[in-house]
Amino acid sequence: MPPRVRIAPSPTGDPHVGTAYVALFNYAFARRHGGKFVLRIEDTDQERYTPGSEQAILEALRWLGLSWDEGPDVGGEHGPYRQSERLPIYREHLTTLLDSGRAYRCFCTRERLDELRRAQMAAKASFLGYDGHCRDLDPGEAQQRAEAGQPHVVRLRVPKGGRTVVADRLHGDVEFSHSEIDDQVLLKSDGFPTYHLANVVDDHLMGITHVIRGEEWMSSTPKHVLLYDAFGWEEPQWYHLGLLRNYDKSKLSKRKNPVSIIHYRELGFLPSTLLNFLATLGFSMGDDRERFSLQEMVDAFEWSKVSPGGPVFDPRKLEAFNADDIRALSPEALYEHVMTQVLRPDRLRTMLALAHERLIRLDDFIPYVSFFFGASLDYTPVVDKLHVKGRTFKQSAKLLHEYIELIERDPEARAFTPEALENFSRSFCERNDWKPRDLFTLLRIGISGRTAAPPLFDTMALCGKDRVRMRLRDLIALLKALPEAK
RNA sequence: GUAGAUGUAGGCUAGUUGGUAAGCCGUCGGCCUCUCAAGCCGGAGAUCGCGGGUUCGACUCCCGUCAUCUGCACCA
Repeated sequence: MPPRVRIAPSPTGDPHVGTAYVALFNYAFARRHGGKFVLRIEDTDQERYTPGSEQAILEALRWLGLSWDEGPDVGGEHGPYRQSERLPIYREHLTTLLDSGRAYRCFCTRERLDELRRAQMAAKASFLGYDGHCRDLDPGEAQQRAEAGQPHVVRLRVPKGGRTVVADRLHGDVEFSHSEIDDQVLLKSDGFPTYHLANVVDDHLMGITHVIRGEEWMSSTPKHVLLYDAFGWEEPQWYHLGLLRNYDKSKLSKRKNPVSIIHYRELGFLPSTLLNFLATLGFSMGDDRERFSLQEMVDAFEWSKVSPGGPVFDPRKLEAFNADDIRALSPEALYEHVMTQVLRPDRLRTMLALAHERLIRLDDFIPYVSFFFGASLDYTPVVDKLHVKGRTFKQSAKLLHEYIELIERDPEARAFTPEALENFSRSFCERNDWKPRDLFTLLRIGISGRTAAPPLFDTMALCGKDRVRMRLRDLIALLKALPEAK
């Protein structure tokens, strides 16, 4: 039976290189064995849902050339492929679990749960998790309370004793004692399923035979195994890939690295190169070859060629690969790539609009917008403009640091539109008792390398979130290194 | 804290019947060249996390230990 695998991203932000990484291995495995590659959108989190994100993820994966056989955009026999459109399916399956007693309703309030957690932390308990308060409620009574509209969740009833083994094909058998597994919430009080329920139900219904995902899921896999068992379903084969890391070995994060696929596209990495580079992180041909095409990877793909460790994502090697591949491009192909990836008409138009009033000659245009391109900037010409009256460089650095951290936590601002950025920035100044002018000057210099530039927030939006983050990080490092004026 | 995973040069990897480590990126130097890039040549860099054990011999097998990472949400 040909395998069926899937990639299941959540539309909660920009398309992540980690998603591409996992997608690549799924893709290679499926294609190698003539199987199917499914794309499913896991949008069960109402809070973190980000409009436009789904579209961006599909676009990014398509740009990379990782095509899927079934998905929300291409359809398929196992749809819908968006979890928010499958709610009745989860409810129906939950009923089965409730009826068989493998799940139970829990009426505990947030407050009780928070307090429980606090108590467990204070007591330095070895196990942090639900205490089973509602575990033995009479099912009939619980149902009545539920029908009466009392808010509740549904939890998985994890067996008291014993253990569950996860037969991971990359790591070998991994055992988990049931005493360490929490009675996981399966249905949230808002009526949406959690990842665990939706994921298992969908994987089964969609005929997924091999679950290839990031190592971050390893610890919750026993819950999933238990769920398959509760439903009486055959579990898929598990493969947990090592996580992509920052240079300090922590999980790859935007705090330390640009992680958006869009960023790599805009900076002009070739899609095939990015894929090739990602492949070398964990996969090897078995010989000295490390430059290979997607098709070559597919043809050679075997799990014995995949290493389980979490590789450091080293942008310098990516750049070396990319430079090599650009050199190998025909003049025609080079032109095409520059025009479609870098000088995109829509982006150019926005740039032109920002430059319009400031142009003296038409060809001022290019030097004027030059900072919209490229990665890091040279700040030496403006280094003496970095001092903010009454603030030390250190204070400025700290403020900028908080600024980029907080932007991400603001549901509006993280969409990176000019309006949202302005609102956020102004209120940020107010909260920190900084003059907008002072912060905005630092931002302008950091982002453009100049003291005079187009309107700041339009500039930021057009530069792109990752480029802005990257440059502000550079600026922060510079500020910290500057000797304080007496 | 606890569970699990991972551990070959600064980074990514190769090394699958046990015979003291190979390639790429980076780094350093040289050649070439109007300059830079590219290209070519060369160097440094690993007691294979550490400690035991098995063995004539271990990166490869066994035990222990340490470090790092990830999870421990009504987020995925």
